Amino acid sequence: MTLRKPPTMADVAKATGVSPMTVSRAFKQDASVSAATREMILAAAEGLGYVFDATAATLRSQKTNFVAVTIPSLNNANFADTVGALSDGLKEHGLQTLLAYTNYDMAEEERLIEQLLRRRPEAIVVTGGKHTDRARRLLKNAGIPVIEVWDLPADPIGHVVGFSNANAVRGMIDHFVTVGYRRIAFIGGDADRDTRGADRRLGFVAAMQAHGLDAGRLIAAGVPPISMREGANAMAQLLISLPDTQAVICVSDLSAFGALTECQRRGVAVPEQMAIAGFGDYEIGAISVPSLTTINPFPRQIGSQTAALILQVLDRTHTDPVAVQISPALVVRQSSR
Amino acid sequence: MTLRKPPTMADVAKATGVSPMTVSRAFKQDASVSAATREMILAAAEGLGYVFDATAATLRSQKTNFVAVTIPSLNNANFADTVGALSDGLKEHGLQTLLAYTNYDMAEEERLIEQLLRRRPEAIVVTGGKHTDRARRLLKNAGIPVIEVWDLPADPIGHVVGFSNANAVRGMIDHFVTVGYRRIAFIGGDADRDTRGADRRLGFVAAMQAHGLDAGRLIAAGVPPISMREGANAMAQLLISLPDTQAVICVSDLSAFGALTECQRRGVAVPEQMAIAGFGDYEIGAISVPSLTTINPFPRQIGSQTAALILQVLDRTHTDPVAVQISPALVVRQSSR
DNA sequence: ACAGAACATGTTATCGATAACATAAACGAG
DNA sequence: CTCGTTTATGTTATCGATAACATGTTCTGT
Repeated sequence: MTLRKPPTMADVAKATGVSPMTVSRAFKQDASVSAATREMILAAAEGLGYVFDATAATLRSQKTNFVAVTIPSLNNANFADTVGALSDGLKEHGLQTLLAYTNYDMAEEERLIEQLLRRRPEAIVVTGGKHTDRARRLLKNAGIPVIEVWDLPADPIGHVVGFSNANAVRGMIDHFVTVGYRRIAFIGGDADRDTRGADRRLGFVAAMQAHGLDAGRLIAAGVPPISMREGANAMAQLLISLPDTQAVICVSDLSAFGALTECQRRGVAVPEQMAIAGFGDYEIGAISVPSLTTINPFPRQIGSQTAALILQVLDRTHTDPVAVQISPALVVRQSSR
Repeated sequence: MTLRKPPTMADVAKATGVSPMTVSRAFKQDASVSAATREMILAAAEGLGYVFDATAATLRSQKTNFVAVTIPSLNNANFADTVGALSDGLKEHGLQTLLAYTNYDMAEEERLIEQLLRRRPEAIVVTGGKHTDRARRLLKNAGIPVIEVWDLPADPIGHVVGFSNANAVRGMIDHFVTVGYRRIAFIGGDADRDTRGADRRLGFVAAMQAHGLDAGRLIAAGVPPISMREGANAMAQLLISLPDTQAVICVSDLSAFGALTECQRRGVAVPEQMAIAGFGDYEIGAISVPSLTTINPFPRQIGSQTAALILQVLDRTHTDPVAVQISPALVVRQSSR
């Protein structure tokens, strides 16, 4: 292993007999260098083992060409889809995506946002509309486009690409009531850590009250985001404490699947004795037996719309805050009427 | 929205009547500044809306304090666990994790590795032991610790934290043969894109041959990584083309669950008529009815061991390449004897 | 009370690329 | 054939923080 310093553009310039500036141009897409010169320079660079230094380029040009994104959790198909579509959309225009996850923790989110802003992203995307005061302030003052996704915050920081989680659940309740269910329960987390989950619960309560039905069948299943196992435990609890329940709406497809398995273990027929619905339209809900009624919030659409919005805003000197509304779709499957 | 330039350390220095160097020290953990001065400086910085510029600091100090990580996919509980444990372990020592995903594509991996190296990480962690020639060269010449995880490559680039996917499957076959299964099939992807999946298939073939059994019951289910749906389709195909099969090993718990649902739809009893096993010990395998026999490769352990290794190597305790071997555990559940 | 260590702060030069400006050579229109 | 324009390349100064070194100030032990 050699200990000499890694080569710089100056070394490549010396090796090829041109100026460092020409080397710099050879590494750009559009810059005006003759094809022969560029080829020679790139070959020499590869030979020397030169690797472009993005840090120096960023400092001088004041362009980082990346967008920061925070999501609550890595292991979530919905957020993965959003990030996938987002980064695909940005990649086409030379923007990289820098991803960080908060573990559903607002204090951690604040820390991450500060760390990310220190690297001067061109824009920042945060999941959800609830943040610490300091995080809000940091985002407001960052002087870059801020996009909150997966929610419709009452007081947005900047742009928004999302939907009302409460309204989506309301639509499901409306359907359930229409087909005849009356005694409907909700399984969710026991804290507001997962703000979208909390919003879904609020939507449940509001919709039940609007229909004049008992909105008190709420099972708190653990610290959000609740797992399949916690969904199963919650269903066990529900079957004991409120055995006349006809239908249950779970905060996610994962907990809904857990709840379904508990019914299977106890010989409770789904949907005949107990209807079950989830949220998110994860693959498991489409393939489980029975398949799960759910809500599709179109996560990839959130990502691609966010990418499009970022590109638009960065192209203009100034744009008023935009709110792009996504319309989730109710997907009725075998686990309910 | 103001259009004036964002404040720099020099502005904070002017505002507080100290030198920029003192401001710089106030932002470091250990640097020698009096508590009163630091407090005053940080308060002034917050008031001015100053945000530390990591780019300039990195260029001057030649320390980036981050570790780059590539994984095949975001939406995978196993990799999420590894990255979670890894970044937790690094965070304690002031190292950030920069995550990128390859979509199981070696060309994309090469592109990403180059992009990541341009930012000069302190170390780089790549999932798997197979890379393009150029990617290998870039990693070898990077002059930083390189750690390949989730595999035991024959010709490692640097350090390794992983296990033999082939051997893990072999252990499962040995168990299946011991309990009496003879006609065993394998469901996996139809290409070597997912190199760990391909390795599992090789382990299946080798183990079956070692037992003198038919190693030809291979169902190619689609482009890796195969989904639950593709697992279900593969099971349908298997039940038609090789109906006397007694047991099937799937490349992952997700495809195994898909296969299980297909049996349920067709009234095939699991495990009585068909035993099923997966790989990865995902939550779904523990909670499904019946629960799934699988292999736990201890993803969090891979992450924490990798973090520990990186910290050791950066401390110069180690210099020679190290190979840390993880021992996956067979988990026998209801879907098999 | 005084030398020398420990602490707190300042000064200067620098990390590596590139924006902005300058210039030489090739080209094209009349 | 000349002048204006395009194309290819060079020169200089700079992005914002900090390493390395220097200096002043407060302890600490004897």
